[in-house]
Amino acid sequence: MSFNLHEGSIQEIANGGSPKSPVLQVLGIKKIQSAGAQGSERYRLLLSDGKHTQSSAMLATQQNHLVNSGQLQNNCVIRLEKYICNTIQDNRRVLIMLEVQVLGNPPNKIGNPTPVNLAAGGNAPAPAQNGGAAHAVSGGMNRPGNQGGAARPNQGGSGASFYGRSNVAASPGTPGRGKPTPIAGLNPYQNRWTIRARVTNKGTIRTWNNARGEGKLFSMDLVDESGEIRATAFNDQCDKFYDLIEIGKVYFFSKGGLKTANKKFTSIQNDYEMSFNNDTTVVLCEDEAEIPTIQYNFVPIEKLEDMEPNTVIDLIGVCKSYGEVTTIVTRATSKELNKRELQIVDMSGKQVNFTLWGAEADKFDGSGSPVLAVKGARLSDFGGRSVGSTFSSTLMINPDIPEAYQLRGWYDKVGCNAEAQSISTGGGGGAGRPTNWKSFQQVKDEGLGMGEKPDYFTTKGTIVFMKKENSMYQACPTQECNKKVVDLQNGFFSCEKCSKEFPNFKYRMILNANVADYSGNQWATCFQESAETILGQNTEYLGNLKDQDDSAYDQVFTEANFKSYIFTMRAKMDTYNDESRIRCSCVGIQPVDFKEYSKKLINDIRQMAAV
DNA sequence: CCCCCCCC
Repeated sequence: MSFNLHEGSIQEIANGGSPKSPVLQVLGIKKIQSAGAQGSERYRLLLSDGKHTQSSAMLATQQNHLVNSGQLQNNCVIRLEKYICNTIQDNRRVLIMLEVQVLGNPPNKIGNPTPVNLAAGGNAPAPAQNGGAAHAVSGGMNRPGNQGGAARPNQGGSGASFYGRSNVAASPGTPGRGKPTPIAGLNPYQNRWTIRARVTNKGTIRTWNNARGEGKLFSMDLVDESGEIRATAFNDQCDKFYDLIEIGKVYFFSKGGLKTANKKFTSIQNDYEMSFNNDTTVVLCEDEAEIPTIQYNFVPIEKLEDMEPNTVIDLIGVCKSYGEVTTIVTRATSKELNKRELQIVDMSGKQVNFTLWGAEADKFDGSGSPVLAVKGARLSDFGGRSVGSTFSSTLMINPDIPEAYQLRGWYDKVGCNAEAQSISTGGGGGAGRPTNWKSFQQVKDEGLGMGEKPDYFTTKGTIVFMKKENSMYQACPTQECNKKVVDLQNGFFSCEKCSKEFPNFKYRMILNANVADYSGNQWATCFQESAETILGQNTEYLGNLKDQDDSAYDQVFTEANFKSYIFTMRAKMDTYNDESRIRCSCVGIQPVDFKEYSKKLINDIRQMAAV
């Protein structure tokens, strides 16, 4: 197979032209890793048209997968379907490869290309003031036909309305005059530029007050065909632009500071971040169909296990199950905060716990197993690995993207019937789905609870006996304190912990129950909530019953016996009178969901059959 | 110039 490279196209591009879909050969691929930042890799390519080479070609980050997957390698012949040419200082032109089709991989270099000579053309235009003589990107206001390689309709500032400074329309580099610079071409060494970008996320206004001063700000994520960037408006700019900027809309952004991005806080694929300054203008662009929406770099759930905790990632998966909203109190500010735990699965067959916070937790509806896509989620090492949304995450339910449709199809056919393997262990117990299934015999055989830290396991068990005596105690009536009180026999009860005497007490439960599963049985300590579940009554009612109607109280225990539940237990070694044994306390108890449990059993059988 | 990201 032979390839016809489009000889002369590289010179044409160097001269400011935009040949349509040039066929070129890749003679080199160099990975540029910036500032130790993870996930911000970029590839610089050496391109040849058989006659000339062009060394300053950058692959748009959305195309990185072509290199990472091995599809695009040295000597590959490609068709450059979409590209942008951006002039930087010294008239040097940087080619950004937006869309690449790999045509084949011949064994050798074709022809004897030499580096393209910028001066040789003699007719290289002076760089446009906005730094982007980007024929390929825009027909521009003064260029009715789109002769560029990138097949995009005319756009420019049609229908644009102006915000920001009143003289904005007259200043250079605005939509009326220039052509947008691609986001991928932004750098700190140029300050006269205009980008045309969609706002894919916008944060709330936050204030800060630290050693370096105080102020307020809001941040946003911007996307165009070439890439994405995070931008922040501080103080005056914060006030000026906050209301004007709307998520989903496209704007021309002109001028602003660029500094190295700190990847610790974002999954945005750009080495730089933009901050608005006094010269920044923002102009709405109503002709926006060609500007892409949010860009993702999804990490499969199985890969999360190998990643560093606290990395900011993009995650997509099906919400297989979800918990109720619960309230926690933050340690730092003692504020109440709602949260909700979701179990997310993907086609890697793995599952991870995902935490939603605040309003996102309140309004989440997990019915129908929706696909959840999150940009900028934070990986945590809690319970092995888990993921949570942050202040700057973008959450999408059933987004209109191919990955979501693929997941939907997979889940409805396969995923819904399979038991996914969770990379998040129960950790605190009842929170997540039970995953570490162990029979009581396995607990013994495998020595669970023998280590420094307790082990958690889940089994389906049946209550076979309960110690009725001492299952209730008189506790301090204070809300937070559950300490056992001493009956002073004078109508008062003394709490050691609170150093106080009370005229009353509240009942609390510690129920010792013997639980049997198919392999054996085990004594387990069941505290308040799990004891209430087992006995089917609340503690206050039971306490009164115990005091007033002993036979009715007995009856509650009789009826509670021989009922089955899914128990999550905490196992820990305990030494008493020189005798060591495993103690179990119940940290989670759920009714048996027979459909769900059957799935687990079927899966177990499959695994046995496979051996 | 922020960067808080919570709880088990």
